[in-house]
Amino acid sequence: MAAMTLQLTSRQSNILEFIRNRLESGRDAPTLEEIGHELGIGHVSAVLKHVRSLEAKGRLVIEPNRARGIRLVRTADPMDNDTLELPLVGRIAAGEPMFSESRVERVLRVSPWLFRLRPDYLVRVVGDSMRDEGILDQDIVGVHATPVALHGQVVAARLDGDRFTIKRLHWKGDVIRLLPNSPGFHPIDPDPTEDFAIEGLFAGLLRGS
Amino acid sequence: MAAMTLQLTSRQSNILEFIRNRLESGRDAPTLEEIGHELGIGHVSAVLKHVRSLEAKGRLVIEPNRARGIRLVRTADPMDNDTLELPLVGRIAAGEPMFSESRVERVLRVSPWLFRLRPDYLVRVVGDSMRDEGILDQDIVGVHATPVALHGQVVAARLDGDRFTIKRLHWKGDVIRLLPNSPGFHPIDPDPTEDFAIEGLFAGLLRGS
DNA sequence: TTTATTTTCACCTAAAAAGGTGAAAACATG
DNA sequence: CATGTTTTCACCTTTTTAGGTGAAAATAAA
Repeated sequence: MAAMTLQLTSRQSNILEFIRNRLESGRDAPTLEEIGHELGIGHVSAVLKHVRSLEAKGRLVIEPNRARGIRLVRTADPMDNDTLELPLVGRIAAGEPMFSESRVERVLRVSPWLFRLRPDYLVRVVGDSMRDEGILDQDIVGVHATPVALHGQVVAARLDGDRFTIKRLHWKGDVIRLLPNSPGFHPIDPDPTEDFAIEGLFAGLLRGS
Repeated sequence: MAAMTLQLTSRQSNILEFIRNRLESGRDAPTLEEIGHELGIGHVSAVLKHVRSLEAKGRLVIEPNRARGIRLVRTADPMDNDTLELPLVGRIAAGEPMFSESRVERVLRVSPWLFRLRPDYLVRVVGDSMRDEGILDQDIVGVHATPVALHGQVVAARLDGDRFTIKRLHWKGDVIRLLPNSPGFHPIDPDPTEDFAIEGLFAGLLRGS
């Protein structure tokens, strides 16, 4: 069995892009000849092979023997088009403003549909203290910046000004100080031993390997 | 004169990522042999060709005859030019060559630097059998398509044609065991006569929230 | 200086991607 | 039905990708 990649070649993405534009502007799907003419391919037979590849990769469906019978498997969601650019922030020095240039290690681009709660930035997790939540050492977590959190939510917090922690918020035991700016949120007793500030809510996780 | 695509192949992208990680962690650039060993390429000559391709595509420079003489080229725009488009595939149909029946539900765009091993497609995890590996129900895992896996690696495998699982692989002589690595789940001993196929290696994880 | 590491080369194989020719089949519509 | 459009097919070529063998050249180290 051929271990085919689902990755599109550049020719294939160009063709898919052309078809997508056609369909999104309300017109019928293009014929093989039209695709070939647009992309500078001189024979429909070559175009057909590309389109068949795209079908094999699950991106479109060909209605057999039907003129202009190409349909996309999934009409592009507006969400699919734009890309979120999330800064991966490194060490936090005490007192520094949150997004000073020096802190941004890299920028990760990712489709926004992945997240229910939109992250504002990414932090790399150090340590296995959140293993029970499926968050491992070296994972990258997305943080939705907000000082307000509810009991039971997973929050990104800063300890002693420079260490990031991911913790599940508990009203009693463990931890923690919560700064309740909104009515209906109960304050949490601060832990006197640690300087603890909530940076935001856990909004997603990315693991490299 | 052929119009070369500038777009990296899967192999090239992996190699570039490996080199980049090496250099960014402060160490010297890898030798050809080291690259080959990491990626499972058995001869430096094959590696050299990939590296030459990357040079032709402007991603790195080779200092001639110098050991560990690979230098990365900083691209003009700080943003990574290339964004990976990873299809999230739905159910895997029984028996068939994998992609003829697969449905691409959505396409996720993500920066390639996130992954050590480049995923070819994404699958949503059902069930908590890999909880100890930090893989939870409804997580999205990246799969690097390859039929070859080593003892101890986390693989995406297909049992009976249609049951898709993420498990840690254990060879015991000839016997293959798939260990769920969570208490309460039993190891799977696939019948060698029945359809058992390794789809690929675990290459990353994405969690929405 | 000898030895071991590492790069580089010439020369192979095989598969996938890209393109093409020419004709047959299917369809749409006057 | 006849005709033009469009899809589909069987059979070609070429380039790129991916891998390999075995040896020579260049370099680094002992």
